[in-house]
Amino acid sequence: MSELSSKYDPKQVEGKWYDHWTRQGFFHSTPDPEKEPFTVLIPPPNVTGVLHMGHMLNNTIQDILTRKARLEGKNALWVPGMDHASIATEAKVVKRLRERGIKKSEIGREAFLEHAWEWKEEYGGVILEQLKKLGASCDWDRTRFTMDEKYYESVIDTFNHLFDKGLIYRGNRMVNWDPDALTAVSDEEVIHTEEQSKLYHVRYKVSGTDDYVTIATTRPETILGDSAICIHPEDERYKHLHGKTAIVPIVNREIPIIQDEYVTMEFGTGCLKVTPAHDTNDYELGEKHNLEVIDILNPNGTLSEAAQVLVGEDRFEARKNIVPLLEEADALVKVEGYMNKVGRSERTNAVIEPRLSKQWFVKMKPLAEPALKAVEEGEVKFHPAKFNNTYRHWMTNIKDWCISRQLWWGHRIPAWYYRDGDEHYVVAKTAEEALQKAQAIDSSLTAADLRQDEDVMDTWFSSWLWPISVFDGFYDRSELDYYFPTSDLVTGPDIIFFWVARMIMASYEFEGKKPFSNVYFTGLIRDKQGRKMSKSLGNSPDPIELIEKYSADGVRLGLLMSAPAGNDIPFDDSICEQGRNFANKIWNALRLLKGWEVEDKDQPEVNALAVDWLNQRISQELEEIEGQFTQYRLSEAAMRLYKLVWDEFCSWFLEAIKPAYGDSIDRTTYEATLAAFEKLMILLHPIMPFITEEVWHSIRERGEAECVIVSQWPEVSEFDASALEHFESAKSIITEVRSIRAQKNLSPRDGLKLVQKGEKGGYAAFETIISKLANVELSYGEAAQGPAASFIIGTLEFSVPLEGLIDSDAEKAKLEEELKYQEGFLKSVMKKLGNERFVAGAPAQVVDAERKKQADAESRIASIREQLSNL
RNA sequence: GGGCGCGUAGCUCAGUUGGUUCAGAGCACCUGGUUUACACCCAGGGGGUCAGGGGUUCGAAUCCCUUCGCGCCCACCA
Repeated sequence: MSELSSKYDPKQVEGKWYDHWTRQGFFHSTPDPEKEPFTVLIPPPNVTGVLHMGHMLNNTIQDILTRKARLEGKNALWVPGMDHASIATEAKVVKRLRERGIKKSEIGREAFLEHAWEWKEEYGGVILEQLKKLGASCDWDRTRFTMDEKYYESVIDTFNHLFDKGLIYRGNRMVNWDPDALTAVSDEEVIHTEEQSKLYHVRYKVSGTDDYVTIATTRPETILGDSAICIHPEDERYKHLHGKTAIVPIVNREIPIIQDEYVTMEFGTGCLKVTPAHDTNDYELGEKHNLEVIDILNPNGTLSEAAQVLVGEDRFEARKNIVPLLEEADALVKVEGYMNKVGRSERTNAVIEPRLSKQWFVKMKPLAEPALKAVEEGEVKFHPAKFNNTYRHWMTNIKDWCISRQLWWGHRIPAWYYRDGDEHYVVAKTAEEALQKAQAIDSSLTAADLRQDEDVMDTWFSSWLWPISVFDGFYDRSELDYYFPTSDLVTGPDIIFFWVARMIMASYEFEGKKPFSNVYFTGLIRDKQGRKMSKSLGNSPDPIELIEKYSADGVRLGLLMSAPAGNDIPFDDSICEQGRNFANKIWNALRLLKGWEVEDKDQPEVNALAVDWLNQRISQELEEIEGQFTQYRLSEAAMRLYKLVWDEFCSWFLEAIKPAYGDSIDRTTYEATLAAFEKLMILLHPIMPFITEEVWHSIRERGEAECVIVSQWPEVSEFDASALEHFESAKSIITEVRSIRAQKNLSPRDGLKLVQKGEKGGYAAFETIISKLANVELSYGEAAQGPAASFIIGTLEFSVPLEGLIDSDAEKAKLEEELKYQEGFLKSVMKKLGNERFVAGAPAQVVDAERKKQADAESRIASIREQLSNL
């Protein structure tokens, strides 16, 4: 008997093989013109991040794709790395400094960056270490960081390139301002949600009359910055106001009453207050009507001197505190509850303030064109394809990208100002180049006259170069030419605009090619109740604990089996149980095989049949699995493999060839079984890398480098589908007999007779297997006389004579029920065939099928009747 | 407000161009089981008006219309 434990213990196994693979350099790839490359780039996790379930799913899928390609003999490369995550990291560093009593503004840029790098060294890469526990077969020698020296350089060069091309410009525009982080953010970084707020109705006195005009606003504090009242030119109610002016309450400023079709007459009072400094639409109105811009807010969201009152108060405080002032001025008409959309910063959750400021922008239209075409024409394929719509919509309505951030952690904008103010600047790669450029304009300038822009770029302005810059492709083409375009990208649909779309744009702009051929969008992982997993809810399991509990293989299979592409998955720890149980099942199959005594002797027919069937069955299934893989239906592929191993290999095949107690197995069958088991381990390896490697090495003695990870993915070989069908019939027969045994409480050890009426069916090739697994003695010809339990498989009638065990009333009832069903079925078939339009209209094939159904049903009805008469 | 997607067994989902006995799978559930690999197991079993309604068709889970419910994305209506 073997010394293998009855329970599979993944703990040491997983660590052991991961170290082994790493030592053998199996994950490492270098360009090899002889081999086809297969490249996956990790979506670089934030340096600030810790591993969550989303990463687990994501990276499991990447690993599966990479491992499968490796097995297929491709030069597989999975590049890992990290994103500097400008705003998120800076926020964390600022917070840590604050806890130590240090203010960012006091220590200055250089010292702050030192702290940030320190932070990065300390916490950065935690995720990457955790991914090793999951089995990720990344080429760790290539781990990249978006602020590595070369990478940094490529970002700066890219900025210069786009600037020179006229695609980057500096402009004074309304941007999304985050008053907490004190920086502009892009449109994509603003999350709009419905929130309960209030609608304040405020009246303004019309100058020189006793009339009032009432407006509705959700932001009464901005009244202090009003520069006009706007009405619809066609609005009959307000025609008398044309050309008049109104008085802003509290501050008593006189402002014009303007007319613009922008106003919706039906909304509120039909009157709009215009605050060009604090609302995007109002800003546009202001431009059009030449209105004064009164910015009443400081960058941190407090009221500025320009507000005149409530100066220094936070905007939300001011919103409350302005109410009594309005009441005092007899200007507040009413306040009502109101649901409206509020934009919050993705990172800080602060309410975004539209703010006029000078920022750097990228012109997107020219970049979007080829990128849209690439997806429309299938150069880049999305899985599932439904994301094409989302993508198209965004790309056709794309707006310019605000890329400057008032932060320090990131790639600093390579613009240098000379002279006072910020109107005069040059863009260059380095300070030296900038000086040259500046001197070309004004030869009297010296290095001391130049000041570099303080801002850094949006994180995504570096990550959109990921497919090129991880290979240092801007400076050395040797790797890029081989690995680029990459093969598959696996990511969440939440960053389709942030990242996926922009990578496509960058790749066409800089390389004239797509960055990748396929994008697999995973679903979002939710908890049992369907809520998003988040730190604040505390509903996300710790992935590392999960791995410790269920094994990496178990977690991988569990995640995969419940995660069809693009669908959200409600996650429950217990789905990993299935994976763990499956690993244990494989383990026990190994134990069974290792426990057999092998002998050189003739191969019994049962075994020969079973081996032949198994091999064909694997081939048949492999063909299906390949199809699922090419369609990126990994859940389906995993499910098929699961059933292939558990049901076909373990439950049917191993039971069929299992020697009787005390008996040995013939060597031919044994060797074939090991070979098939090995094949299954290869097929399963991408999904469950650890146990397959362990089993692979337990099946036979192998050298250090002879690992399943670098073995060969099998080819689909010929199989006889009709023979496989016959085997399925044999299985049904066995199941029926077992069912009879269960009903009659008969021991599987007591042999039974099984009689098939008429000529032998095609299944009979597997007679010996049926005899063994159902423990029956088969005979053919006349149906058994006397009491018997019966069943029908296809059109064949079977009976098991059971003297003294048959309750003929029950049997009769069962048969009558069956008869009723068959007759009903026949009737519906006859109705169809009796319909001339069906016979004329349907394809011949379909009509023939109906005729066959008719014949089959008739023969079944006849035999049921005969059985009934026998009773 | 616009766009997209979804609704099939208790749960999670398959179901390809409408057509084989098509209503499926896994899990869960129920019954039985100390068979010498495995109770993380074995054998057997029950379970769905394919969200509702209407239409097209010889034929609809599948195509069209509509109602209800859910989700996501986009959008400047104060």
